[in-house]
Amino acid sequence: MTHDTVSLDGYDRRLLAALQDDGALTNQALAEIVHLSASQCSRRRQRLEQAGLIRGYRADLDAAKLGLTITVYVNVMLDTHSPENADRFQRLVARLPEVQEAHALTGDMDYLLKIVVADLPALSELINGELLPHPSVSTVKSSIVLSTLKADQRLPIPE
Amino acid sequence: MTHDTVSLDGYDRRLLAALQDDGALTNQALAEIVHLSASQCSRRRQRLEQAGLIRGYRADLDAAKLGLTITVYVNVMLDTHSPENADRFQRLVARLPEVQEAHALTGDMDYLLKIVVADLPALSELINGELLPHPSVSTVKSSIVLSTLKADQRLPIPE
DNA sequence: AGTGAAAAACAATGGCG
DNA sequence: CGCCATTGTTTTTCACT
Repeated sequence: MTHDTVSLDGYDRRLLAALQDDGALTNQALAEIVHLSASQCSRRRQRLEQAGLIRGYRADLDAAKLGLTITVYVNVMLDTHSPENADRFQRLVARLPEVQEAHALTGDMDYLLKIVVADLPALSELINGELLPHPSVSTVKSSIVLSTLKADQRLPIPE
Repeated sequence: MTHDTVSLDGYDRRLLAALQDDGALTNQALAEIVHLSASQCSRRRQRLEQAGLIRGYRADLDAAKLGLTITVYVNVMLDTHSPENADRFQRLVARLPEVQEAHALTGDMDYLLKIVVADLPALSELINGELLPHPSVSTVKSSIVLSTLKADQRLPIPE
């Protein structure tokens, strides 16, 4: 097994960029975009999928139309930094569907959570009903998203 | 035009959840998951797409295999809070492919950026070469992601 | 509301230049 | 790597309930 980077040529990079924009592109549509034949797109795409470079395809849903109007970043400090505590906290965030992302960060705050909820009561219920009472958690500090300038989760394709 | 929420039944919600997990599911595979016929899945899927609830489909790429090893959250304070400054800052983040997300937040820090780069030199170049010299920017404070507990960008499907 | 079956579009191979 | 043909899937439409 290799967890190294894979070597990509210009076609691969344009394929990845195009599929990151629209994962439902047919191989024929891809062929026109990257200027390759459809059969070559099919082969290269399979290679990129099997190499794990393409992890999968996801539907991109509209949070607002689902009634999810509030996005919040929550900074969390743990009570103690023991491995058991970190483990309990990990299980907590894994259990909560409102938590989209959870990262451990450098700096003063231990963890940063990205949370999406329907409204402020739901946020209050999540913070005061789930996060704060949890034995692993010491303090939380939340910052509500007022507006979003950019939201494309697109990765920059190197080189 | 309506930017209201759309009414969804249980089938729709299970369809959305399944497609958020795997956007490449065929209507036949969907049919088995949600216990509906393939033709109904196709028809409902089209409705959800046209209603804008499904904004599109994206390939989910592996950042590490692309050589993108560093994820950073950068807090930015603007120089002044004038509309022109906010506008210049918006154009800056739109121009930088390393910036995956940019949000204006409540609290002391004005903006939070999520940034993905290949390595620390690339991060330094981005912060010291692009963000800090920009006339709209006053101060930046970056927190590097040490580990990620949860990364599924999945939205919780309400109800 | 839903189903099932036919027609049209597409994906995936293999062979050849 | 392009092109073409083949085969098997998948989507989509239509008749029907």
